[in-house]
Amino acid sequence: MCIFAQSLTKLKQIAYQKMAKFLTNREENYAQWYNDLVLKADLAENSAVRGCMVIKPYGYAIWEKIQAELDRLFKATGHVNAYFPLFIPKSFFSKEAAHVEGFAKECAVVTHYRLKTDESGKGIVVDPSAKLEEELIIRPTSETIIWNSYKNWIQSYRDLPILINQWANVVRWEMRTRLFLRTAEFLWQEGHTAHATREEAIEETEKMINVYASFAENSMALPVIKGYKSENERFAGALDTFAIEALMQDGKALQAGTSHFLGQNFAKAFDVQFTDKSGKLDYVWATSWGVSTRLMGAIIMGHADNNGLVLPPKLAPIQVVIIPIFKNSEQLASISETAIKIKSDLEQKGISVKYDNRDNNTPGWKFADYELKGVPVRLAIGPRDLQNKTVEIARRDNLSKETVPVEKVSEFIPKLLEDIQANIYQKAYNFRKENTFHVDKWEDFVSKLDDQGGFIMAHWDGTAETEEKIKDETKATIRCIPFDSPDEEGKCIYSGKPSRRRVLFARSY
RNA sequence: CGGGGUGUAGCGCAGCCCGGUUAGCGCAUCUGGUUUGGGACCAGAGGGUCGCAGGUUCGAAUCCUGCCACCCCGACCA
Repeated sequence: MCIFAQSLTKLKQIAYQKMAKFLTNREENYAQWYNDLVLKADLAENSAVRGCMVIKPYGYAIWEKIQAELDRLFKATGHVNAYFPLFIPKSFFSKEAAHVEGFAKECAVVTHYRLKTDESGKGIVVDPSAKLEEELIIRPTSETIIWNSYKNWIQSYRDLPILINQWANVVRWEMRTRLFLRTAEFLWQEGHTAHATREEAIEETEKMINVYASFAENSMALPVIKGYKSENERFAGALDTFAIEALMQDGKALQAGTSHFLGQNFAKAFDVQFTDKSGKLDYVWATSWGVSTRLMGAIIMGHADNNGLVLPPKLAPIQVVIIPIFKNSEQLASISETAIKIKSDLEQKGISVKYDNRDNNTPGWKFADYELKGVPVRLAIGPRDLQNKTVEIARRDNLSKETVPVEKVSEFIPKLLEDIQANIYQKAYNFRKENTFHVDKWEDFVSKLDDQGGFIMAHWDGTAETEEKIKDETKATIRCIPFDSPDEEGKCIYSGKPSRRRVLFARSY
């Protein structure tokens, strides 16, 4: 139950609107709003290197929370961490045909290993005599370098399964980049597992897409749709790709995580065979799965508003901020007494609290700033509160405020954080529900996409040609074929040919 | 790779079309004072190779040529 019954007065609304001038209005220019928000919430900025971002401490703190929780989930499902090289010999890439095809166009390549001062003595140039025998690719993903190692690790069924995850950076030389959503270098985790049987590998692939989905829903408070990728959208070198797809507030889809069943493709490419229980030689079965710093983009675009970020409490580096309101140092001292007590009470319950007693900004400035940064709960304590033994508690998700007795705070906050977590999930869920459409006519399909976007459930004849044509004409792609999409006779939205189930279409990031 | 844009103080920008004293504004910074319950105010101060290289001109941030970098919009992608 939400106890924040009071609604905003008109005056307060005007005050909020005034504050919004610090951000581009979301309705006016979504892309600009997103960009502004990333910069102004101090999450990241563009760097001197084209397409590469600097992740600033506050943004990185959110990533660390994401990492910590995912790492816990991976370990709970039997995985261990390891680390493989950043560089991949070029020849490794040519071993798996589809894989090269998929990544060749976006690889950064190391060709030399030394610099020297140029003839003028002022600048520095690549030393032509230091050319590498074989060029090194900066990993866009690590299947090849990892399977090359697995070859040495696997001889018998007793060596399986191998369940390894790696936290790393990868480079994909994208044409166009956007902070967090697509950068030339990004941080991610990539799981690479090896199994004795096809069934076990498929089970692993499913297990990990489920881990991602529950992370998205429980921690990020974002509902996702799990499904199969169509052949066109499949990972280069995979037999099957499972994905989770989330709907952003502008009606575009964001692929938030993928899990690939690689079959025996990489084992064959790197000649990784094992002796099974019956003494027969066979190739090893593989999976790989990953999520990236793109999840930061999903959190931003999934929840944020015109006042700034709205962080799910479970991933907020600061869950509660305490702001003192004071006129002089005596007042601050007595407020601090209460504030520090509350802070330590909350910290004992595992809640992260920041007491911002800096006197170089006014309370109003701090209110706006922590709102911009998406801190879920704000406590304000002023002389008035001190007198009444109360604090003012404001929640970021719906901007409502409540005055609560000091002695109730430490039992009130944990419930409030849960409430906020649940509320922003529900909000995102409702948004998705309102923006998911079953469409049967081509003209409706086109106009829906143009008018408001969203998820479109429509019939598809199952061919790559149709998918390609739909993409050409509308920029919409099949995001996934949902696992839970029921059997239903229908006709392809484009070709009119028979279809057995609906698939999920959307324009995407 | 195609289209558009930008480059001027630490940051954000104006000035450029139509060349002319000392290149301006906001934020930030420093000093002093008043403030602090929703991005405070007043007064003063400091801070500039105008992206780089040429050219035109008595004179260039401004006009011309070339180069570089970044951003935005498309084709490609987590």
